[in-house]
Amino acid sequence: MSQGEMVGDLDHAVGYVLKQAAAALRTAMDAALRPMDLTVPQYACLELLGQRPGLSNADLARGVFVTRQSMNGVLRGLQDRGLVTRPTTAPQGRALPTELTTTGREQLRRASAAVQAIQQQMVSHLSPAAQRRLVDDLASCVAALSVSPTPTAD
Amino acid sequence: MSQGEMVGDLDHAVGYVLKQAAAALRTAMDAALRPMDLTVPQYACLELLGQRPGLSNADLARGVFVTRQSMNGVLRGLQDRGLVTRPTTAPQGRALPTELTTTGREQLRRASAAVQAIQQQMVSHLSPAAQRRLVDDLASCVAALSVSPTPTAD
DNA sequence: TGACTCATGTCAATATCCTGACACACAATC
DNA sequence: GATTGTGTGTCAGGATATTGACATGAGTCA
Repeated sequence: MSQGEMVGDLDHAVGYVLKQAAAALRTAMDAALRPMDLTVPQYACLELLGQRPGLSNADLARGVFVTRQSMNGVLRGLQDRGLVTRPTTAPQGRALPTELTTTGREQLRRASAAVQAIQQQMVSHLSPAAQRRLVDDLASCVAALSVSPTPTAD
Repeated sequence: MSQGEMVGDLDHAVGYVLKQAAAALRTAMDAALRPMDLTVPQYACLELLGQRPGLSNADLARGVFVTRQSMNGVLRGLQDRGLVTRPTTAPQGRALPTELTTTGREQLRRASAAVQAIQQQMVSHLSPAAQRRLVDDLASCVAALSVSPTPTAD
């Protein structure tokens, strides 16, 4: 065992390769983020906040693909370390708009650079056109899956 | 809030779209597999076993992108339901070659069909050539990330 | 032969995440 | 003005995955 080179038909399945790529990216990001004491969800949260300040917990959760509860925990950790700030009282409704602190912005700067390097490495074998095409096709896949959330195939 | 349509620059980041696609696929697979009481790791294990019978726990774990411990739990559940069989004594070394039972094969057949439907739906907006290209590019990404497991970007 | 290294399976403890549920705030409706 | 509905934040419970650790078997090399 343990040759692990020939998985046969599986290597040609879109889903498997997609998961494989996502897992590889996750591992690489985790390794790159670890030196700065950041998990992937934490980084994703920071990045989202950097691009769209004032997002609520629920919005953040949707953007990072986790539940509100998990994002709440992530946000607590970030808030505990002074990377983000949340008002104690909701200015509008119940949503607490989260924002980056100066320290958070600095951390995000470094983390974003590291992640960008990972992403560049990931697509380094692809031409710029192919990179853009890949993003496009991936987006198409997302859209195709979003149209019917519950196919309930028999 | 809650428009969630315009995430700005993030939509063009390969990593983000990749994660998005993987999350969407995971959700769809989960929904499709739930009626037959199968989780995604369980299905992945079955699929792997169907294509390469006799795989060990560690090999399975690598193929499904989880730890050996997690795969052990998955395997226990599958074995408990009579979907797979593992010898109590290792014929060679310590590895216990796992194999599908008849019931397991039948379950795999149905689950595989459902997952295939999901995959088809996912790439339904892409031409066959584009689909093949996507798999190719994704594989390229995996390879590019595998060359240096620990970039340790500053 | 004996020591060393590597891979495997398994156990325990920890951490993480999700499902279910509740209370609160705003908008829409009657 | 009261009611329903949607969205939000938070709490508890259970399921899941991971890290750390250990004992066993196989291969390597002095």
